[in-house]
Amino acid sequence: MNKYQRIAQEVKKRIIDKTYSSDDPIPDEISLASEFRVSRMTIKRALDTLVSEGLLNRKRGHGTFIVKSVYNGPVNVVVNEMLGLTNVLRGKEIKSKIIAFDVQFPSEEVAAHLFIDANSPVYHVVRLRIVEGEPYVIERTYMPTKLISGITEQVLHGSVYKHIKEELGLNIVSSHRTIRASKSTELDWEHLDCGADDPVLEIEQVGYLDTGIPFEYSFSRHRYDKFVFTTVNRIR
Amino acid sequence: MNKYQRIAQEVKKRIIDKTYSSDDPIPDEISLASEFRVSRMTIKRALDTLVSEGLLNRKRGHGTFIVKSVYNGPVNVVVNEMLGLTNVLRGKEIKSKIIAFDVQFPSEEVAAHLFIDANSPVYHVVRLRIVEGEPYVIERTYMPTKLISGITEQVLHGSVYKHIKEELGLNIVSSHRTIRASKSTELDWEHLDCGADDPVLEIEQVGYLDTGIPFEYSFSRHRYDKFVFTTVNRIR
DNA sequence: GAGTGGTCTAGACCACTCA
DNA sequence: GAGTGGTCTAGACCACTCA
Repeated sequence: MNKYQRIAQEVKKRIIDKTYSSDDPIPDEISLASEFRVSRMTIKRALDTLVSEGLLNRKRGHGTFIVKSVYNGPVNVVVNEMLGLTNVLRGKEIKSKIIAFDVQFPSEEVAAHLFIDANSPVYHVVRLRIVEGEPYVIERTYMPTKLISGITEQVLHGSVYKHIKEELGLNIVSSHRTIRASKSTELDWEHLDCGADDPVLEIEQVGYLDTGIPFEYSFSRHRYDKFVFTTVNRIR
Repeated sequence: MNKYQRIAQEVKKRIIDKTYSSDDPIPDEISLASEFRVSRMTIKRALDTLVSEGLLNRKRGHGTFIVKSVYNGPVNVVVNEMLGLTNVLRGKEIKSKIIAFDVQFPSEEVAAHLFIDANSPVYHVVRLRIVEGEPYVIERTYMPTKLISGITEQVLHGSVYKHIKEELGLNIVSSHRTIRASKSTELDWEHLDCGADDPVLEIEQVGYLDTGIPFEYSFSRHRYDKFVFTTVNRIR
């Protein structure tokens, strides 16, 4: 662990256990640099991470303050790591039901999002994800077979991301998402066990490897009463 | 504008007009530092902003690469600045219809989110926002009267955020949002001009000042066919 | 004027990748 | 071994806030 990570962790601890009062600013950067025996830039970097997590905010010429709402219940979890349901719901029992699994030529839309041509086959997977016995999400995923090889029913019953990372040795670095509300369809009624007038929360996603190449294009349709999405936005 | 902002802008321009090929890495940090006559740390900072916008990704020991999908249509706009509809839709004609405007004692829920007690009055505002003549969003907003003073019908017909910044001299720094799909209600049918089985995309938001104090608690209900929300997520 | 955070420098050493 | 980005230093000067 780097210095700035260790310092961020320590300062976070002091915020949570109220070593630092939320009425006064936390110690200034020069004092912290001297306490931790690092340069001021390193302190700055450590505090940057806490600011982006929504725990601190800074005011030039004034000081660095604890965001009041930190004490107002549990700290809001930023959903930056939300790639793969298996990771989000760690500790809960997740089962998958495979509704469709085949290989096909991509539609124009899929080809464009995966940055491949119309002749490159893709896996087409539709999975129902069941959390603690309750239907939760229907995921429709397209992945180029050339890039993501070795997908089997067994892999689909576990975590596809784990397969990509551990078996294929590829690094997933980012995803672009579009979130929308959508009317439910027959497929939703059947598998998500929802009413005809229940909406679903749909997330369209393109996932990228560290090479910059997209490896998946997916649509996840969530039960509207079981899923919300939260973000923290900082104004620049 | 700072050096790192100018450099980020220039590099972005070169990515978009294809001065830099997406097949090779862009010039290394030391070359860029020498070209722009700045230190390497400043180049790093400039590139950091483009990485977080999803245009570049870096690979230690290898180089800095253009994310392929940058050419795949218009650049994805990151919705970090999306505080206030007036800002998001700059250039479009936005009208507001005031559906409700009163002062009340907060419910338990509102008081908790605004971090005030049950005896502190709040403004309660329901506005329909009309974009280019089409109903778009219904916003229900609660703001403490003590903190956000001087709200009038005239202010509500314009931008509340502008009033907060320019008239009250307060700095808005962040917001916490929860996004969900929701069934439409009678109020939606009437004002958003939507069908009984149309869903809406609801965003629940707490907005914060730079003091860390929440200044608004709001629910925005968007027509599902007129609004999507996009994010770029980096895996840590 | 004293104290704060924001930007920037010119270097150092390191970890990783590729040939 | 050569080249890349990651971390870190010890300073400098500046903009802003408050008294």
